[in-house]
Amino acid sequence: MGERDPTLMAGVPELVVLRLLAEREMYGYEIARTLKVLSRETLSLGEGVLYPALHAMEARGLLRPRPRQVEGRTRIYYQLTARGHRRLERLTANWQRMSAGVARILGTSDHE
Amino acid sequence: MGERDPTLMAGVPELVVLRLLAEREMYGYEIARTLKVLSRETLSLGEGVLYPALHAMEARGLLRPRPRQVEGRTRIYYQLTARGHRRLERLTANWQRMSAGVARILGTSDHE
DNA sequence: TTCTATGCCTCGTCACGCGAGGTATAATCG
DNA sequence: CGATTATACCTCGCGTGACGAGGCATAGAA
Repeated sequence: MGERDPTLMAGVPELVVLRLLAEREMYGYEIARTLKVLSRETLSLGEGVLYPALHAMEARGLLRPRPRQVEGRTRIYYQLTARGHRRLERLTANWQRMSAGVARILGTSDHE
Repeated sequence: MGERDPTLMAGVPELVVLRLLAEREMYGYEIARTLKVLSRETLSLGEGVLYPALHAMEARGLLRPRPRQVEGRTRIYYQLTARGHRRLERLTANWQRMSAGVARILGTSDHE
C-alpha cells in the first residue's frame, strides 16, 4: 500500500500540484491559474482533473485541507504533509530520469 | 477521426517507438532492447506495452509491417508511413512544450 | 438583470500502461 | 539426451488517471 509510481505514465498533474504546494499553501482555483502562468500556457489542468486529483491526494495523506471563508466564498487551501514532501521528491526524481531518457531518444541520430 | 493528442498523459511509448523507427526499420524485440540501451535503462517498455502499441499504431496507419523469416524465427519489421512521420513531429513538439512547462514549474523558487 | 469571474464539485468515459501469462523455435550447456 | 536460456511473437484483464461536460453558488460589473 505504499505510494504507487506512475510507471511510465506522466502523472504530471500530481507532480506539479505537489511542487506548487511545496512553495506555499494554495487553493484549487489558484493552483489552476498559477500553473497556467508559470508554465506559460503549456500546462493547463482542467477542473475535471484538478479537483479529483486534490481529493485523491488528500485521501492518500499527501496534503491537508485548510478551508477558509474569504469574501463570502469558500476556499480550500491545501498544505503539504511530510508524506507529500517525500512523494514530491520521489516523483521529481522519476520525472527527471524519464524525461532525460526521452530526451536521449529524441536526440538520437545514431551518434553516441 | 484525426490523431488524438495525449493531452497531458505522456504517450511516451508511442513517441519513442516512432522516433526509433524514423531512423531505420526495426522489429519489436529489437525496439525493446534498443530503447533500454539508448535510454540507459530508464525507459523500458514491457512487451505488454510494446506489442499492443505497435498494433494500435499499425491500425492507425502510422506504420507498415514487414514480416520476414530470419533463421527460422519470424520477425515483424516496422516501417514508418508518411502519416507516422507527421505524427512523430506533432508528438515531439507536444512533448517539448510540455516537458519545458514541467521543468519551469519544478525549477520554481518563485523567481522569474 | 444578465453576464463574468470566482470557487467548489461529480459523473461517465476512454485510453493507456502494465503484469502475468501463453506459444514456439534455436542454441547452449550439463 | 534433457533442461535452460535467448529470441520472438502474442493476449487478457486490471487499474487508474486524464478529461469533457455538466452542475451549484456567490460577488461584482455592465
